[in-house]
Amino acid sequence: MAYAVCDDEEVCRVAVTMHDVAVQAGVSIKTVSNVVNGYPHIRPETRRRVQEAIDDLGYRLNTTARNLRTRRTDMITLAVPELSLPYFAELADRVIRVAEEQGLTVLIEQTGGSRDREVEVLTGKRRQLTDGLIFSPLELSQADLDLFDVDFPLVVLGERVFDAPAHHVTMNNVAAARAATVHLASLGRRRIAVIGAHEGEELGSAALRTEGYKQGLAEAGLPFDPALVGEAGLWHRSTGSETMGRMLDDGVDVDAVFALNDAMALGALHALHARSLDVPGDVALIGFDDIDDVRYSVPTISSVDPGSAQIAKVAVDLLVERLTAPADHGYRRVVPASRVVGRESTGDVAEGAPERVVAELDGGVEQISSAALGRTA
Amino acid sequence: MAYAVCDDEEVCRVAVTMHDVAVQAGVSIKTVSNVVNGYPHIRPETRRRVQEAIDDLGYRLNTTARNLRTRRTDMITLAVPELSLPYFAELADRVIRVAEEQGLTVLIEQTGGSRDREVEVLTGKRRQLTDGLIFSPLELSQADLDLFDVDFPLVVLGERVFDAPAHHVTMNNVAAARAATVHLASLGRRRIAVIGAHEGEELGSAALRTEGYKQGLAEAGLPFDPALVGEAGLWHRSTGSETMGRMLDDGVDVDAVFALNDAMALGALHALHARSLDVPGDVALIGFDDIDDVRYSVPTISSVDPGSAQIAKVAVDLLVERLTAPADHGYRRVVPASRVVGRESTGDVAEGAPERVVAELDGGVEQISSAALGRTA
DNA sequence: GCCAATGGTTACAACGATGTAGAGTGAATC
DNA sequence: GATTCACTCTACATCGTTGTAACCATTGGC
Repeated sequence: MAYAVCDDEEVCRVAVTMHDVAVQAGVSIKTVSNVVNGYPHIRPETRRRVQEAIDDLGYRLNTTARNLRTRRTDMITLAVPELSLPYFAELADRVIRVAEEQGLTVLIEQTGGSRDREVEVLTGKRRQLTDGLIFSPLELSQADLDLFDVDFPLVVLGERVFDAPAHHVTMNNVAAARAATVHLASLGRRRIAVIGAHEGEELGSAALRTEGYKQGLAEAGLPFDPALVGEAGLWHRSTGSETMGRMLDDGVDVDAVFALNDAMALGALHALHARSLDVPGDVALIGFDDIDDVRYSVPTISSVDPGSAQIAKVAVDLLVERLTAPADHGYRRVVPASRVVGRESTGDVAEGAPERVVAELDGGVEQISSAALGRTA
Repeated sequence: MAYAVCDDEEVCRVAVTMHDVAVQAGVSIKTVSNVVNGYPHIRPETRRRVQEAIDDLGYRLNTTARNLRTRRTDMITLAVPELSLPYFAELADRVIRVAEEQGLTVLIEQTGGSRDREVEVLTGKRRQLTDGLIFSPLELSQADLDLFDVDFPLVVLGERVFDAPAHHVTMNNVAAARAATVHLASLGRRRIAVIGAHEGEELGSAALRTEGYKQGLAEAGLPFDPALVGEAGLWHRSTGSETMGRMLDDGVDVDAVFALNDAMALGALHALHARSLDVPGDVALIGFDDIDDVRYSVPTISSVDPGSAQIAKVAVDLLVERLTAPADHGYRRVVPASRVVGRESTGDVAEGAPERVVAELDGGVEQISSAALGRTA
């Protein structure tokens, strides 16, 4: 793309520079720089003159030049699959706010569930636009671990990749999923379906939460029935609806559903409703993520709050730590505390009543040395 | 924020520069630059040597340096109120995708409904990080028109500010709201409430859509009843729920609701459900924006699709036009075609059936000269 | 009354790329 | 055989900052 050329000197006077300010104020360029950057040792009189010149000329610091000189941009990247998934939209919202408080600007990359784009986030052109990266991979996995051995500050989110040489913010997936499942069982449900499983996967939210589901069944003394496992690659409303619908249309006997994320729970609710099944009367429903939607759906949907607010905060904090401190403390894995929140879809609250916390799980911080990786806290 | 200093020459070798590549390849820096930038007149042999050196050294072009030199960043800003509002999350998603196709990177600014932050978007430090701005203001209004007289490429979205010296992408607000209201009336509804009005406002989505609502009532021969107008400042699920709830608790007789956006429609649905009112049995409901949510809610919610996909595409295209061409074509106001989409919440489709378009409205393009501003097309 | 420490300021050289102008080639043109 | 032109490449200045080192006052300590 070629931009237009401007030839009117008067109109297109590119920009006021420090040089212009310096001349006007009768000082050196560096003094202007010092004023702009809040260097303390400046005579008040000088400062005033410079400030006046700045205001007069409408001078604005050229960020690009500063970035070049200082080798920093004060920007960080947040790479997520898709903003149209509410969980990631909320995450992005939070990360932007937290980063802002630290004086950082956030650049968002959408990887759209494409492996190539995820690789590009780690290695591509845009990488160097920012000082660091908060990365929530979806396609990359443990097999790509070496890709994560990068030379810039990196914080990994999610459960696709463990033990990368980077800080990691993750969730209590197995335990929380187990708690959610046990909760459904405690309501007397016996045929608990799971939606969003990924056959054959060993890591990743799907695998871990499915594992928690199985543990939950075991704990409740319920048998595991493969017919109750609904596969869904992408975790959208649409796939949740389709998977749920397929299962119901296949005549599978179901009295509860654990959707591995809330978007699918919303889709499943839709599919149940389309088949005139009552929630929670006929089928109890619980999701995962605790996005804002589930507080307003009809009925409201119970969910696992994995500590989303914490995740954003911690991710930024860890990245800032890497940005400011040498990489000397090894790496940490942080797991926020999570909760199972009961709402109408599990009959935990009366219609129209607010939510109720039905289970709580501690979080923790684990120091990762390159060798053994025992869970602490 | 001060970053860590690195003193290990070996490890922290800052970066390979064109100079290093040039030396290795035995050519001048400029030739390396030419190769990198695809300049055609280079001997194949030279190109090969340079490319080899690039690969050998793992050279990466320094974007910041290039930006400084070329005075461009190939980035654009998208400023929206909040990403956690699904409409804006979807908009951001689309804008990012479209921009990408044009080789542009998008920086998202959240203004969070704060006037100061909106002013900052137009004038603040970050402004110059990008080549242009797509701005969806919420607080700034016609009174701030002079703020929009800026010297960078700008595309304005929404209905807060008209006639700014910039391209404008907006919606068929009045006509679409009118159509939505008329549609509710055509279903036999007589007590049609509106949710999300802004008392005293003359421009803005709220005012325009409320105006359309009134016109719709008039067209249907229904009286306007102030008791049926629900105020709601921010258009969130929560405010929609509260406003709807208040109206019902006040005993207002309602048999249909026009929520001025879908988030509030979802909230209203929640409030109706909490009071055991059936949708559409007792109350018909229609929203505005046609976000993905309303296709999966229970029941599915009818809505006005203002041409969201188009909006993103057109906004980017118009900005690119300003980026590449001199500002010589005056300004245009583009209004995508919009539709009223009927779903379960208005009884337009049977339970479980997909959607049905119940009204269509043409869009159009209007050339804005600085003088008169008559609507064309 | 000399020396050190501090305060206030400046000159100069980077940061890593690209635009411009022009120097060499060699082939085509007259 | 001189002139033109297209191709290939280079030298140098420049984009607008900030880091470094050094300079010239003052000030205070002894």
